[in-house]
Amino acid sequence: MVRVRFAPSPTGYVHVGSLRTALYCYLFARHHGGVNILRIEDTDRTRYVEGAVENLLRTMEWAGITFDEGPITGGPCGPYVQSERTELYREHADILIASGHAYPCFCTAERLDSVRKAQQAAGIPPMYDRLCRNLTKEESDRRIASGEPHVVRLRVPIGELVRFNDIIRGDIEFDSKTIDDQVLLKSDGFPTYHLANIVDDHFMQITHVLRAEEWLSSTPKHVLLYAAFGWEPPKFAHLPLILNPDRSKLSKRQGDVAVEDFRDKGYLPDALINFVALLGWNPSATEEIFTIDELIRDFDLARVNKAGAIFGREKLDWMNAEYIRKKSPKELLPLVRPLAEDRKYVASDEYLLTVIRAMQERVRTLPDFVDFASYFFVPPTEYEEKYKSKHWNPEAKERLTEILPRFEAAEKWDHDSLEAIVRTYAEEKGISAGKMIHPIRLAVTGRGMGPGLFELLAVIGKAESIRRMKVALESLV
RNA sequence: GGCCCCUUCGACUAAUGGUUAGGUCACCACCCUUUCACGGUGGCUGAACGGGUUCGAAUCCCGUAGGGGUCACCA
Repeated sequence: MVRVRFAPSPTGYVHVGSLRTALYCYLFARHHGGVNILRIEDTDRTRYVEGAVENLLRTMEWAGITFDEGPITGGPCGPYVQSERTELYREHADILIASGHAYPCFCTAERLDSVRKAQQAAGIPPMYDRLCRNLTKEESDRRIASGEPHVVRLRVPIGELVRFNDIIRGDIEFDSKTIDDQVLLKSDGFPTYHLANIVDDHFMQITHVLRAEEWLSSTPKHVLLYAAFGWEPPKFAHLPLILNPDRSKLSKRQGDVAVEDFRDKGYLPDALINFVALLGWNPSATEEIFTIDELIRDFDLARVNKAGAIFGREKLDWMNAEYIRKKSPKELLPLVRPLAEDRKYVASDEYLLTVIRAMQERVRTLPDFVDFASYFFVPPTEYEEKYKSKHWNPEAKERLTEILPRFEAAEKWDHDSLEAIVRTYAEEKGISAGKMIHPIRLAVTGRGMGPGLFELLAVIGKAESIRRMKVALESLV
């Protein structure tokens, strides 16, 4: 039975890299009919952010990623929050000390710091100098009893090759002399990631560890820990990183990285999921659009790439537009309504639906519905210069003035009637319909982009359309 | 710097020793067209470099170069 876990630390927002890790865990678990577990890794009290867990839960729900075991769902291996499992970690640190695989260390942060600085100055790799590694049991017991602050460190074996297999990268080996005596238990009694992670993965019976490549270099420590406990390690799969355009690890500094940012900017969850799924993996098909069920059906860790992938916004935008087009106007309505309200646009559901239908093929993100189409709600406040200079001239004004009475006299204000009025007039004058259409569009919308003119006039309505034409005739030079 | 990982169009990627190196995004052109889109057609651009192995290498091996990750009482 496949059991995987997504184990974020609640430090604020959800990074898109985390989203992809969570997605791959979900896909992998569902593909194999396994169990997807959510575990909160909140062992760093200094980085704890209020509300981060709630935000994480909300974001996962938005993305459609579900868990079978976790802090909300519960399950047989709980609790699923590390800060509620500290006793377990302390016990296991003791087990390691007793078996000689770990030792108490009394070095102060200041000493560690100066050792590190000296090593760096000498050009040698900064590592703990193992001062406390060979303290006698009597001495360390005495110092612990006297209440001296200490941590527990892993006693890394000397002169060993640590090997493990990664599903994505194959066999990897590290010389143990390059591995630091990692702190396992901090002086505040909380475990570090390395201890808590191994203990939890073991007791939660995790079969596959899916995590980002940045963890690859600490994996030998984990392998050593499994061996020290006498436990069977899970299978590892280190996922390629998601990159900035300059190929460094995707970071906040270079743009949006939070899933919440994308949600707030009007990206649909299906689109983001589809896009992110294809960053580092693809099912070898020529199509690009996949439903979540198709992703589950085709997902295969063996097909995950080794190299990092740049998070390219252009393709995301395209994909989001694809998903918007696939939705029905009714589905879009509740997503667009709040955006219209933010801008103080007053509109009935029916009217909004009409605008959505008119704009659906022209937008890339949700806010585009209202921002590209503001003229459906309020008169233009400015006129696009490029469009104006091309289509607004004395001749155009004269013709618009001339056709205005025909609009005013119109009994029906629908697409076909409006088209008839304009085309008939153009024909009489022996000019192309475009000569009329563009100035009218400019007068009514102010922009050279949007739905067909007759459709647009019909939506805006007779009185308002005519009013805007008059305003343009009076004020636009 | 030590250690580890990686390297196919600008971007995401396909191909598991034999293909004119394929697809998608972006870009360009044309068609459709009242604008913008949508849609359609076509186009542009790619194997980091050097050695091997092989009848044959993007694919296997070795070097080199470049990029990245990691070296915390953070995860």
